[in-house]
Amino acid sequence: MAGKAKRDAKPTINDVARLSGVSKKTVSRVINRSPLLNQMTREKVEAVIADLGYVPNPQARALALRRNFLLGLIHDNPNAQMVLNFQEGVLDAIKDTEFALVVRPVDRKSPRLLDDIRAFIEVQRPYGVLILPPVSENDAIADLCRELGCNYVRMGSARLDDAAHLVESNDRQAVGLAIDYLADMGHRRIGFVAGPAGFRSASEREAGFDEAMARLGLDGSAGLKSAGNYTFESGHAAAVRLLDNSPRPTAIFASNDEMAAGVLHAARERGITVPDELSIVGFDDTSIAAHIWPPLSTVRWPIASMARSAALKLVDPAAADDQPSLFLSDLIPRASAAPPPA
Amino acid sequence: MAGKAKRDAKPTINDVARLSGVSKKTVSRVINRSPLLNQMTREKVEAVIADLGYVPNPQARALALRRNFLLGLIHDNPNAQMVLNFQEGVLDAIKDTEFALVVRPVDRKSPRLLDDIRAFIEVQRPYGVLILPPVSENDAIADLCRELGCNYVRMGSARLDDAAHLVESNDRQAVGLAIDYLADMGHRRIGFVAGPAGFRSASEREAGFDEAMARLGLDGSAGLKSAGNYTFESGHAAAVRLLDNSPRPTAIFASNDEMAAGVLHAARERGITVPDELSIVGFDDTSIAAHIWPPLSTVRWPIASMARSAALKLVDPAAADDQPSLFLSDLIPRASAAPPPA
DNA sequence: CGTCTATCGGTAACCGGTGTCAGCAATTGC
DNA sequence: GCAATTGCTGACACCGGTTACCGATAGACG
Repeated sequence: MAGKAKRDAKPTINDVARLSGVSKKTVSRVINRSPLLNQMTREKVEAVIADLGYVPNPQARALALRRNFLLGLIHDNPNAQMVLNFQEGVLDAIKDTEFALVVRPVDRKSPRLLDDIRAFIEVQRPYGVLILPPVSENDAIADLCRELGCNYVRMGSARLDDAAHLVESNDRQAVGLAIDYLADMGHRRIGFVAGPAGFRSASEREAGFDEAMARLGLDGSAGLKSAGNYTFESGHAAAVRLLDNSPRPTAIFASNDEMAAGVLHAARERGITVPDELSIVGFDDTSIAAHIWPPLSTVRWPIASMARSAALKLVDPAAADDQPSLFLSDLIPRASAAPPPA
Repeated sequence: MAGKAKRDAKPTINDVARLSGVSKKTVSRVINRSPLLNQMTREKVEAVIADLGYVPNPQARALALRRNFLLGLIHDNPNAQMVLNFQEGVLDAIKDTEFALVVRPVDRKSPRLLDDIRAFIEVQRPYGVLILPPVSENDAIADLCRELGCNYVRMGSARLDDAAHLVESNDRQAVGLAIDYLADMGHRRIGFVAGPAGFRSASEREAGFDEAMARLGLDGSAGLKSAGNYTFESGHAAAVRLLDNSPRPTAIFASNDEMAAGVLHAARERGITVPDELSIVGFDDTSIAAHIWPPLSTVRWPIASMARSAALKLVDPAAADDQPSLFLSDLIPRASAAPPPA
């Protein structure tokens, strides 16, 4: 408010120094919370900063410090809900810092994938990048990050990297929850709709199914499995194959919610009522799950928590050891599963 | 490959200048495609750049140019699919530029909303921000951007600002499409589920309904309207009220897909079959629409195209005049609507 | 009273680019 | 033939911070 040297341009560190009667060096010390600073000086400078509304120029800071405060988020849009949940978790972690989140969708199947990511890292020079599945499963990208000297954390459904560069969900355990849930209701013939080959999450979920069925002494043979690729249509097609078996399964576990919705459509087309004649369980707890009819029982993994942990590993590497790397999932029971018909 | 002064650090403009025997200013001219440059010099420098793998430091550039190449995306997560579609459109527009997209979710109802946005703009100093509905409807945010000297474009469902700062969808026209679609099938008693008060999109969609019903000479009175707030549950509750009317409507238009899904659930609970006894039309064409049963007829608005146009208005203001500000929507007919029962 | 420590300032260089302006050669005009 | 213009290039300061180094001051302490 005190009209003093009121240029229209944003105030710089020099203005603060001049008005508070100290050197810019001291102002810099205030900004960076240097410990050896007289309390009165600090308060005086802070008062001027507040009065001027001074905010340090991030570009100048980044240049001098030889590092910036950008976090990159590399993803292949596996699912909008998941990407946004992840963004939310990261933003929560960096809320009170000067970090910002830069999003960078890529095409996993593009031949230029590595070039695209290289260009992104070289041009923007983020302090670190977070990589979402399924692109995170590509080891070449991690190698690239190391080559470029860029910090990174991968998100995965299996042990992809060391703990400092990974947040991991235990999909085997999670599928086990779903199968136990169905078995506890009395189901013995449980079908499985797999995800696409080449996805770590898909193979982990299938392994979880195999392990659970073996543990429960149930038949998990090939006749009860059908391939999908995480799309609605593939879930529909897979369900058609499973339901044509005789006797058909009394329950179907689909490796994600979209395929589970496809299974539901297939059942409805055949006049099979859900859950009375067929139970369905999905995976991911996307927004579809609660909005289809009947509401879908599914597995929810703590994406936002994982994102928060991943971001903290980058932002505050010192505290990285305190950040968990392995996260467990929960079963969300809804109305799409019930005991099998007598 | 030519091992020359091979420090581990990234090459700078000085390295390029030294190795190509020109001044750094000339290298700068090459980078910025200055027209008055000898072709041979240009090629010589470009060869060195390619050999060294030199990429200009964005922070240094930003500092010298007194502007950076960050675009901020401010949103309140109205819907994950929509936000991601918007991101996709923006990214497409800035694909071959040095711009990057920084996401910044905010809480529309927080008392600190303006402070949060102010802090974001002051700390990150983005070149411009894109504001998604419903936060975009807050005029104070636009004022704030002007005060801070930050470029901005708002996305809205009505005329919120001048064309240079707005991409607009015509929700009235869009709702008209949906009502025409139902009326053409023979529906006369058409119910309407409104969005929450205070949302411009909600009032525009309601106005579209009123205009269409009046134009068609149908009864659009209050008894056929029910309030919702864009959530699944509110759509369910609104449908319950509408379906308790006698005679009940033969079709219901819901102001978004989530509420339409709620309407569908309500109908199913009451044993009303869709679309035989009740037609339902939604709005937005989110992923829910295609994945529920029956697949939902809905209105799709071109989010990605709008995003692309919005981004171009910021990135290339010179070409802004060529960028459309008003976008029209399409009706996506699916299986949730059919002629009314005889 | 001398020394030590804490706290600050001054000066300078630097981070890696860009703007300004002057200089030089080659070309053009008359 | 000489001045004026054009095309191309480099020297230098500068953007807004940071660090390094040294020096100055003041109060505390022995």
